[in-house]
Amino acid sequence: MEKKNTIISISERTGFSISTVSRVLSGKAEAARISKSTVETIQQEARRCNYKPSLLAKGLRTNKTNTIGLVIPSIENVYFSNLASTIIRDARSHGYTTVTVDTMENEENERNSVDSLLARNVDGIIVTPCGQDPAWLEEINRHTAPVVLIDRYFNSTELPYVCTDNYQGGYEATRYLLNSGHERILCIQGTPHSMPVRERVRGHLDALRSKGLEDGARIVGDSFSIQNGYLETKLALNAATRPTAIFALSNTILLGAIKAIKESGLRVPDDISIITFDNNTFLDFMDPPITRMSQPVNEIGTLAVKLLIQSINEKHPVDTKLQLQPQLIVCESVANIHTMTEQAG
Amino acid sequence: MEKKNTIISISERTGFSISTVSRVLSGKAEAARISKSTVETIQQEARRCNYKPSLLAKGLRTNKTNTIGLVIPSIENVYFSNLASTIIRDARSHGYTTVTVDTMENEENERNSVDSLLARNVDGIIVTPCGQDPAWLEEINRHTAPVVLIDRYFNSTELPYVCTDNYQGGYEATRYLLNSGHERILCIQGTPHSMPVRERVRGHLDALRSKGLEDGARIVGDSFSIQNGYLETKLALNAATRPTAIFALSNTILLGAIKAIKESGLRVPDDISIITFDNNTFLDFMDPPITRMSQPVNEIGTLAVKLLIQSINEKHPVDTKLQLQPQLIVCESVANIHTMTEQAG
DNA sequence: ATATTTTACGCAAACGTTTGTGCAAGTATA
DNA sequence: TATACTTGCACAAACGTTTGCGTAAAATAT
Repeated sequence: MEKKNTIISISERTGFSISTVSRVLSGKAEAARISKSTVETIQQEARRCNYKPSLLAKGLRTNKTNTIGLVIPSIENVYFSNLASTIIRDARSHGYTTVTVDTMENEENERNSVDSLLARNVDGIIVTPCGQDPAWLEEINRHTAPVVLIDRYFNSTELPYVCTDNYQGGYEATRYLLNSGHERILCIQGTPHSMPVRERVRGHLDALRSKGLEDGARIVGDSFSIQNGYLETKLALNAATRPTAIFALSNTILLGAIKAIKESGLRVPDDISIITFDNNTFLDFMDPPITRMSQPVNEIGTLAVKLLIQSINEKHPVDTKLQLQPQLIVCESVANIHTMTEQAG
Repeated sequence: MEKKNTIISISERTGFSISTVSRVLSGKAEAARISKSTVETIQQEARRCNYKPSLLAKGLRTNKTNTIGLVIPSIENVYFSNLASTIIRDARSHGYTTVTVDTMENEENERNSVDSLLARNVDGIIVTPCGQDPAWLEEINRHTAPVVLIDRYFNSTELPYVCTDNYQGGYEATRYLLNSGHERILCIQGTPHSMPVRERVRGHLDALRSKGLEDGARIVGDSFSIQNGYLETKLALNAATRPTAIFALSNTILLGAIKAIKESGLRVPDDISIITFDNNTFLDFMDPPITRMSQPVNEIGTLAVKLLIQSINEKHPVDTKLQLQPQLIVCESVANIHTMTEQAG
């Protein structure tokens, strides 16, 4: 039988009215001209009984919950768990609690999750959409609660987002391979319709084009899975002319590719080079360490939180769209094959 | 200017009272003998205006939020993010939403986080405690909301928990090394006071003892970090008699150890064997793939959720304590060194 | 001494639900 | 035809806050 600790019970025990207690404990004593001694009495009692305001009641009354929703497709994917980690921490440092939901890449789950978050009166939502239709999210952003997209975004949308400059990433990674002398490059992609994949591929193609090699482009694959990386690599290695380099568009794809390469008895980078997207600690400990385009995961999370909170405070949607530059981390998985091709520049 | 959709507005639009609308929309129509036609009218209007009940109001009134709190030390640690992933999904499948907080291994954060969760009226809490004092959590478990511990637990506590049988894990991993002929084993531990570490070390020592080798025990290290694994391995490799095998008590420690081994030009497992705790996909893709004691992460998460929800439903604490068996996954990082020592056991 | 301002607080409505109780009208029973 | 159920719904309190407004008493001004 724990005793209730509410402003009501404090009001009864101190003899002051509920409103006075409320004003004191919510820091409005000054503005409401509550006397020093009253403030002291009430605060003392609050400390004594370890009063903690009900955030439900507060949220109901003020329509502000200091909570944000985080909607991501798969938390067990380390890329997203890293994102979640910085978002949760950053939000907390701004005084916000985070409710995380995992949609498992399912559009219906996504809608339900967002509905559920809104039913909880979250102040705003950060989402990596798995669908392709921005309309309903835009609707929410306009009328209900600010929405900020991360990682994935839509073609033409009014929704603010922050993500990696995937085009640039695709371009630079490919340029690096080209400059190392590779011309037969296999690019293994993830889910083809998603914006990051499309942009990376676009960058890849433009890089090839810059060397006049666009006709040799080989884009394969269809999902961000180890399986996909494995199968596509397996196929490619058994083909008549095998690629001299592989561009894996994610770490999962990379792992699958590595497996296939090992099975065929080839060595990285001597027999085949490989470069990947995303950054993970373990890439440094592979044999050899893997060269990669690193996404600025922490910055993405931090900026998304900043943007969302700004939007919450300004009480109207912002339309900032941020593309952060990825960074090439050079390790030892790409060989410089000094083929005597023209160094066109 | 979005219109409000509450049972009140629906009540006004349909002409029925608030209580009738409430009963219909919360599925109590039958019990309250609301007529078929009334039910139909109200449900139609609810669908039309896309009514979603306010979970704040509902929670305030019923003191039930269908929310659980998840308190973990570090979400960017893949072990915990995997755990979080299954917990979030499982809770969801039981109709619960999860609020995740990251304590960054800080006791004060932990207390604040739990307070914040309680202020939100979560129905229960799953926590990996980073402190060493169970008292305040027990207090909460008794009087406020059910608490279930995962991964870490306390010496003698009434709090229910579910975790790996770390003793068994330490014992079996060590037995495997011993049976492969290793006698000079370096055991690199994480934060020494935590229960998992203590249990793993205890198992390790008992295994050594079973072969009469307890005097040769070498337990070093002090944190679950790459750095720690690296430094301790570095030291050990430069010592007069270097170990023939390393038992890394986590994946981070493993990675550090691998780095040090590589730097010294040694090869795994020819020159030195290594075994680790925890399971991660990437361990299969290292060179060589790493032999390990795998914790049943998904089972831990699933059972923790089950236990918590059971406790919530029964409205009183349970005291189930579960230790799940880890599983040895044999890869290629441990050499069988056929030393001519006595095959005593 | 009266009028005015200031100080310090209380009243009550509102946020959106749930739920115990009450009560008319309709139907069955005697 | 009076009596007793049953049906179908409405009233209003309660959950724990916040906040606009009102107002006695004290302080200051006239």
